[in-house]
Amino acid sequence: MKIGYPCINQSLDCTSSTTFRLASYSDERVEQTVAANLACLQRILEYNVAHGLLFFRISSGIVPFGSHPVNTFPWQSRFAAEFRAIGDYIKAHGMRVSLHPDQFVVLNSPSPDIVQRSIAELVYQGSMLDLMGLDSTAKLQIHLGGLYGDRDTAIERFIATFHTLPAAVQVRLVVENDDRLFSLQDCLRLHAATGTPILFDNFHHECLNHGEPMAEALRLAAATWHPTRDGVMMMDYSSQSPGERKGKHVSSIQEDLFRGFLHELGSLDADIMLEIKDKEASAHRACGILRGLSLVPPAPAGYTAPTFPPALTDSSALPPRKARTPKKPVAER
DNA sequence: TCATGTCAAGGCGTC
DNA sequence: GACGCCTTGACATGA
Repeated sequence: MKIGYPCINQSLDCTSSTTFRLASYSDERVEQTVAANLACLQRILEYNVAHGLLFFRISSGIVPFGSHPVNTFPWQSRFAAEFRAIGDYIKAHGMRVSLHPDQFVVLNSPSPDIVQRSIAELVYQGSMLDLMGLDSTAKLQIHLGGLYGDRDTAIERFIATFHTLPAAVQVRLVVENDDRLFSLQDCLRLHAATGTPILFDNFHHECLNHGEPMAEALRLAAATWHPTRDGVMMMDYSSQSPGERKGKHVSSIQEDLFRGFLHELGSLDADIMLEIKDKEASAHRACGILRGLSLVPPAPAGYTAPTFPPALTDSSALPPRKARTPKKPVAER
């Protein structure tokens, strides 16, 4: 079992997703930005190894406009050695990585243009994993897409598009149950038609389900992962932020809830991505809980637990945000 | 230097 | 049909 967090490390003074506006595009700027992003990614991975955090979601912004026609810079060849070195580091330390294209990737859109752009984005993100030399257990995580008023047709359109994807993308693709539109049951239908594993999100399942108890849902999702092709089941973990709208992720891990979740998980193995606002701070605490249960290896030699501010369990504990002037209506802009 | 507006990309819900 | 929201950091710009 590996514990991870997505994209951003708040303890380091760098980011692996520096980008820029389309209007200021230049090949030189792409080259400088990718170099800086990859250097930061390497630092984050080294931090993670040093702290026993062996699961990480790589930012999809490593290459600015990676799938946009404006980007004609040959970043694949220019940075081949850097990608390979990062992949070697990941493999040497037994890490697991994933990527999560954002909401603009919609494979079941009725618009052919949107579908083509979505495929281009998946090809771009998958090619980074290919350049790293990582096998098909490194995944591309997406949602099923839009509903468009007809669930059956929406799912069928996804299945039809899936069969047109490059094989290199197909083997990396995993589909996550979401919190509003497509439940675990919808993802199971998709799996039956495509073989795509289900990336189970416990919090989304709490928001949208058909009455399946958590333990049963976990077993259904785990059964969609092929042991050699896909590896250990990946999943997202989060919980409801107290006092906030339904579906809002919590700011910092609630340890009692996490222990309860591990009880539901039982003997199932899973690599768990914490979708929690304070990133590696919660990941450290989750690892501490797992070590107490002997579910993860002991901390590396020389490891000292970082100190973080007290857990923020509700928004009232957050520092007050500076008031911003309300947006003007579009007509006045 | 600081504050604020805005950013490639989609879709749902509300009014 | 228009708009706000999702989620979020940080780039870009103007004061």
